Order: sequence, then structure tokens, then C-alpha cells
Amino acid sequence: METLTVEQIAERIWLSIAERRLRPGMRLKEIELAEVFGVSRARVRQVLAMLERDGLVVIESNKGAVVAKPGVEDAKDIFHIRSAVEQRVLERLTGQLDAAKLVEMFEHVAKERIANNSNNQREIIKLSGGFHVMLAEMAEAEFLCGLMRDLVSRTSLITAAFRDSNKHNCGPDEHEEILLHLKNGDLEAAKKAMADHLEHVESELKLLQDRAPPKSLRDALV
Amino acid sequence: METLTVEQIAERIWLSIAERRLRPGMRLKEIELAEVFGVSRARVRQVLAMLERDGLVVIESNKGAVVAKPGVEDAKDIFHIRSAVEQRVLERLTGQLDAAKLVEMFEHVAKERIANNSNNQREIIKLSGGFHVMLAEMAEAEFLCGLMRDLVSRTSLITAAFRDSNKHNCGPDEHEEILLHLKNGDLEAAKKAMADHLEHVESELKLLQDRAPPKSLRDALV
DNA sequence: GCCATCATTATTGTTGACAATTATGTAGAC
DNA sequence: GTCTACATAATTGTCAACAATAATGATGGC
Repeated sequence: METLTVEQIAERIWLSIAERRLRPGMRLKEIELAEVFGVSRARVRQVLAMLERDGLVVIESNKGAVVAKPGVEDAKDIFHIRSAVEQRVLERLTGQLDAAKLVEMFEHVAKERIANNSNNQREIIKLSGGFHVMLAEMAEAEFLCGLMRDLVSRTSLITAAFRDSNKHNCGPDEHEEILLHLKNGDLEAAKKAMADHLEHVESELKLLQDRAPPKSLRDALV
Repeated sequence: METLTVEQIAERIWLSIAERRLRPGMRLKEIELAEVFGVSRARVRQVLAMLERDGLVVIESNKGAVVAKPGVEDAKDIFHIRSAVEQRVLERLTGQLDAAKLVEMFEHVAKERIANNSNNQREIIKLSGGFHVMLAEMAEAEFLCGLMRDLVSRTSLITAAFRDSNKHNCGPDEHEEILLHLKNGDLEAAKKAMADHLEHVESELKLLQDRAPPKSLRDALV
């Protein structure tokens, strides 16, 4: 096995979190990760720093890293902001779209469909998030792009934390619908479809329980 | 001199960029920085990674770090998104504001005024950006907070890159005006004042020249 | 004199060892 | 039996030396 890059390791960990193999609160010891991936601790450290900025883990001084456990409020926040950003991406996209880009995006959805049919969970997660990042990339706004990447990764964590495990991810149909509206140049319809899509994803989560965020053990027990 | 933390070094570099002592395009050699701050290269490396994620420097593999030079398009993007985010912060702020928070914010503006009167450039920069981050913190939305920090730091870079050097930073008056509206519970007025404020800042930049972004030397010379 | 090739230098990337810190387990006093 | 203080172990934080890579300058051929 060749030595993995920082990005590759980060993606593997991200996937494990999204697949709920790594649950919120789990500790991520540097040495263990280093052994698992066959790399040095220094590299693991870089990975953890990267994951922290993506909101997937939290690092405490001299304590190490644990998988972040977002609260219900965090979840709602992210979805709220994300819907706003996605709308803006669609607006930016208007006029920037040529045939080549459209083809590429439809191809992406096709891949999503294949992964969905073969029930390849890992690919589904990657492609499903990738769709939204791709949209941002097409909009040619660099900052939006990074922001979207961030939001998608945080959404993965939230989905993993609050999803009923038996409910599967949404299919690619809603993505395709957005694309169709974009192809027709109907921005408003696309925005509507996007809003519905995000609402749908959010509705499948168990965000009802607004258990108070037990910031400390003391708060959790008294 | 005690050994500086990563955050302290990052702030020093950020300030230097905002003060235009470090200009876009300048190289940041690890060894030099390590000597200047009296720390090891490893720590400098962490700092540079942090600054990269804040968009202040760009790092190329095996080439090192240089101060980022944002294009006009980047600048407009940032201001565009920032105005949207600031609006959202103000919305979130409604209802969350108590007397203590208001006092704290007015105190902040007071500090800004002091720094402004004594023409302490470094403090002006810190406090002026700090005002907006503080607003986000008061809104108690963690993600918004990080996002605002990011946007503020990028704005600093843009300001440094495109500001006419003789024009000084905007005074604290506009910040205070926003606060007054918030105190009165007039959300719409606050949003308007914020929009005007950002527009004012942007208007003082020389964003007219939409020189094509010379991605490579070739593009710049032919 | 000009160009291509190679050697040198400078800079970044990586690693493993060591220091500092926190958590855990143990013994002794009461 | 329970609590405190100490010793031990586990883990993270830091560093300095080494390897790999890219930029620079020198040399020889034409």
C-alpha cells in the first residue's frame, strides 16, 4: 500500500463518520490512526486539523480529537445557512452554464443513480455531496465553493448524527429535477426545487428532540 | 521573549498583511518566519496552514507560501456574500440581545474611537474587524461566527490590496449607528445601516480596474 | 555567443525521538 | 471502607535532523 495523502485520509475518515462507523463522541487517537493508515503521526495531525476546520471533529488542547457531536440547534443552523448559500449558487449559475457543464452534471447524476441501484453506500455519500459542491464549482465563485464544501461536510455529520438508521439517503431524482430546471433556464423553479430538496433531507432527520446541549457533565447531570 | 502560540503568530502576520507591510505576492519562507518569531519551523508550518484556510496566503506544493493576491472578482464575491451573512447575523441577533451584551458592544465601539483618535493603525484594524465578529458571537450561532471570522480576514486582505493608501479606515460612527438601531429593536434600520456600511467600505476601494486575472506569467505577458 | 545538460544550493516535506501534560491505578492514612 | 497523595502509564505537543524537490548557477558542446 502506498502512503496516503492528507486529503485521502481525511476523506476516509469523513466517509466513516458519514457511514456512522465513527459515531459522534468517539475518540480519535493519533497513534491508532497512524497505524491504521500506515502513516506518521505528524500527518495524522494535519488530517485532524483539517477535519476540525470542517467541523467534523473537535480538538481540545492536550486532550486529543473526538468526533464532533452537533446539537439540534447546530443542525438547524447549518441547514438554514446552507439553503441560503445554495440559492445564491443557483443565482450565480445563471448565464454561466454552457452545454458542456450541463452534460457533466447530468453524468454526475447518472453516476449517483448507478451507485444508488447497487446500494453502494460509500459512493452514494460521496456523489450525493459532490453534486452540490459541483454546482458551486460551476458557478466559478471560489469562496462559495469552499463554503459549500464546508457545509456539505457538516451536513454529512449532522445526517449521521440524527438520521434514523433505516431511512436511506434521498435518491438522485431531486438532483436531476434541479438540473432540468437549470437546463430550461428557469431559475425560480430551480431555486424552488433546491429548497424542497433540502427541506426533504432535513425532514428525514429526528430534529424534534431539543434536548438541551449538555455542554459539561455538570449540566448533564444536575 | 516567551515563545508565541500559533494564534499569536497568525495574528501578527494577519496584521502585517492588513497594514500592507506584507504585500500580496510576497513570499513567506518558513525559515525566515521561524527566525523572526523565534519558534520552530514546525510551528510556522501550522501557522501557514491556518492562514491558507483563511485565504490570506496560498501554499503551493514544494513551492512554499506567498501572500494571496485576490482578484477584483474575488473581492466583489466576498463583499457580496459578506453582506448576505451580516444581514443574517442581525436577524439572528433579534431577541438574543440583553443589556449586558449591548453594553459590551458599546464599549467595543468606544475602544474603536480611542484607537481612531490616537491613530493606532494596528488597534484600528483589530477592533474594526472585531466588531463584526463580536456581532456574530452575540448571535450564538457557532457556524456563522466562524464564517464571519473568515470573511473578515479575507476582507482585510482585499482592503489591503485595493485601498488607496491615503484613504484611512472608516471610523466607528457607522458601527455605532448599527448598535443604536439594535438597541431600539429596529431590525430593518439596523440591516439598512449595515448594508450602507459595507457598501461604504467597498466604495473606498479601487475595484474599477477589472484587469484580467493573470493566472500565469504567460497570460500576463502575451 | 547561445543552448542544453549537469551540479549546486536553497527550500520544503517527512520522520522519529524527546518533553510536557493528562489520565489512571495504587498504596497508605484515618 | 473511603479519601487523598503519589507513582505509573498513556497521550499529546514540540523539536531538530534527514530526505526529497525545485530553483539557480556553471560547464561543455556546437
